[in-house]
Order: sequence, then structure tokens, then C-alpha cells
Amino acid sequence: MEKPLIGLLDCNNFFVSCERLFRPELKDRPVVVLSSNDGCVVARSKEIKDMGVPMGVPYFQIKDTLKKVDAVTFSSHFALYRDISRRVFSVMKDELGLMEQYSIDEAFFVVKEEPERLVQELKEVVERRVGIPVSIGVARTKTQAKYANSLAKKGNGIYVLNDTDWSERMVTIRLSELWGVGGKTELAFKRHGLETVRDLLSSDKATIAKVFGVSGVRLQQELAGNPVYVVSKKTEPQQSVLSSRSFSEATTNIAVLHDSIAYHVRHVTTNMRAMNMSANRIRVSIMPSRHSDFVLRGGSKEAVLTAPTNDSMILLKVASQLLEELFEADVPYKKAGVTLLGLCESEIGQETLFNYEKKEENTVLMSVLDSLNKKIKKESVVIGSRLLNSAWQSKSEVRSPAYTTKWSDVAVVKAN
DNA sequence: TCTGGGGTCCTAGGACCC
DNA sequence: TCTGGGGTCCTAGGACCC
Repeated sequence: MEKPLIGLLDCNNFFVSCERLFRPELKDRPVVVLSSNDGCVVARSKEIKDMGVPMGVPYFQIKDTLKKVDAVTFSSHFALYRDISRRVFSVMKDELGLMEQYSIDEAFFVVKEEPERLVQELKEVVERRVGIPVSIGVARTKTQAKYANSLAKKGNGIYVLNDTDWSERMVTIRLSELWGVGGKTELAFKRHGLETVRDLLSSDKATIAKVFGVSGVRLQQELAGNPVYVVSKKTEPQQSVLSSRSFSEATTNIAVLHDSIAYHVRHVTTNMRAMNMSANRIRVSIMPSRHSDFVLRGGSKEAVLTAPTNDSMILLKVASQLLEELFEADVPYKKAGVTLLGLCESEIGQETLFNYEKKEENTVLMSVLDSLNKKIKKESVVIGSRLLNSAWQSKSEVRSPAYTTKWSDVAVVKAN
């Protein structure tokens, strides 16, 4: 029997499509969605892509251009996108049974037979039931399927890449077009005279291993049609949780940094408690602007906790300590973040004998805090530093209503 | 004036151990 | 005067992805 193929379903211009779902009149209008802080363009409609506006471009650089073509601009609205994302995957699960969610808008799945018919049906069902346009690529491996998906996007939304097709194409496919090959890797390949998929495939495996390490060998295997990355049934447990944000303006004031770190600790621990998870390591990072003379002056520092915890008070203390150690007085910081690592289910975390009783008390306190903040308003009851008019807080000017997650914003449907 | 946020995986180099 | 070497674990940072 034929070896199974791997499919990749990817939502087209996902954030833009989500916004259009509730504003159908924007169907053929140019639309962009901005990152938080309204800093960069993170999603573009086809009209915008055709204008040559690149992904990730700073908003201020193209504000005027967008105005000229009467483009509609949205700030990111992740609660909405996550909700639509869940609907897409739930339809996929109904149709396929087995699939692996890869990102907010992509999932891999196994294709056993009749790839053309299967993906055609899948595309139609998802589009009919969720209303988001999707593209599907099918090939031997995940890396090839990614490429097939890019071909699907250029055509009618479906591309099944067979072996003959692939061997013909690999002569011209540049390594930089592939999944996992970024700017640095591309340069390294070039230095060794490797530019196309064929170049890499005709290289000696041992040499690739020596020069490019395990990632090089894996890429070579995947391109040769030997799957290294399998479609996994169960989702691996998440390994880390991060909260970070750029400041509206850079700061050299450690009090402002303490304020933002405290916010991120609260944010990240609230999420952890909601998932009933604990962490055994915490990392604090503070960074200057990537575009300033201070680029290299940022850093991060980790601490190992005596026992896994999701207690805001414990983590706040450790995080502040780490911040004090990292902080350098002459550096203008633009961004700060907190990561929790070594995640585990709260119940199975190892308790240390000494703080067992204390931990019980805090657990009650934390759950009271969480429910207050949920009932009243986020961040209404707070542990640790919180400056009024937080100097570092971001702005989102043009966020769409919470159509699917807040009753007050539910879309109204009118029938004629 | 204004350049995102949340993840994963890999590796170099130091600490430590025997 | 000459002062081991190999393994493992940890941390920080880099590269990449969406």
C-alpha cells in the first residue's frame, strides 16, 4: 500500500478573515490587522499583499499608503481569533478524527487515500461551517506539505504535490522558501554553495551533519521524502508560558520595570491557575529597543524554584530579585517579560515540607483574587506594584468589538 | 515621534563530578 | 617546572515560526 501523505490546512489571511466574518461588507476591501501597540502589520488581505506591503512592516511607515487606498485597519483582537480558531479545528476533528494543531490557524493531518477528494471536501466543509477561507497542501512530509500549501495559496486553494512534481520543482525551489530556513540559515547554506533543494539533496549527509548540525540533517531527510516530523495524535503538554510587552516609550526607571514585571507575573500566574498548572522555573527578561544602540545590552535571568508553584506572591518576589540583578542604570529599556518554565499539573507538583502550610493559605488567597478579577474587571484587585497610569502600557486604537466572547458585543443579524 | 507577542528547539560554555 | 579528561547538567542566548 502507498505510504500515507501529510496534509496541511492553513487559514487564508487568518486575522483579516476573522474580522471580515463579522463585517462582510469588507470582503473585497483592503484590510490590515496590527500587532499590539498598533506597532506592525501582522495580517494583510489579498488586496494589501498585491500592493507589495510586506508582513511585519511598521504601521507608521505605511499609514499614508493605507489611507490612500482607503484600507480598513484593525488592532489585534486575540480573544476573537482564538474563538474562530477553535471552530475551525473542531470542524477538522469532526471530519478527520486525527489532526495536529500547529498554530492558531494551521493543522497537519494524515491522508491515507484519495487525497484530492478528501481535501476538496475538507475545504468545502470548513468554509461552509465556519466561513473562513482555507488552503490545503498535501505531500510526503511536513516540510514538503508546507511548500505544497504555498502552491495551494497561489492557485485555487488546494495542491497535492506528488513525487514526480516534487523532483521537477526541487531544481528551482530556493532553500530560503522552506519551513525552518530563516535568514541566518540561508546565509550559512549560501556560504557552502547551497541554494536550491536539489543542492541540499545532492550533498553528502555526513558533511551536512558536521556543518549544519541535526537541523540540517532533518531538513535533508524531510526534503528527500522521509518523514522526520510525524503527525502526532495527542498534543504535547505546553512547556512554557510567557507574558511580555513593549512599552509605549523606553525607560531607564527601575520602578517602571518593577511595575511591568509585576503585571506580567500576575498575568502569567492567573493563566496558570486557570489551567491548574504550576511551574518550577521563572525567567525575567528586559530588553532595549531592537533598533537602538543598546541592542546588545538586554538580557534574561532564570531562577529555579524550591517547589513547583503558581503563587503570585512567591513568584513576584523571585521575579523582582531577578530584575534587580539584570537591571543596568544606563540602558533605556523598551520591553519586559516573564516566562514560566518546567510546567506540570498542580496536584502532582512536589511540595517542599516546610512551606506546605503556607502554600495552603496562599492557594485560597489566589483563588479569591482570581474570582474577584473575573467578576469585577481584570486587574481590579492586584498583588504587587501597580503604578497609576502605568508608564509602559500599550495602546490599541481600533480594536473590533468582541463579537463572540462578550454578550454586549454580539453581532446583530438582520433579516429582510 | 512611532518597529508585536507567544511559543519551540538547539547550542555554547561554565559548573560540577568522578 | 610540569597540574586530566570525559560526562552531565544548567543557563543564557540564538534562530525560527506563526
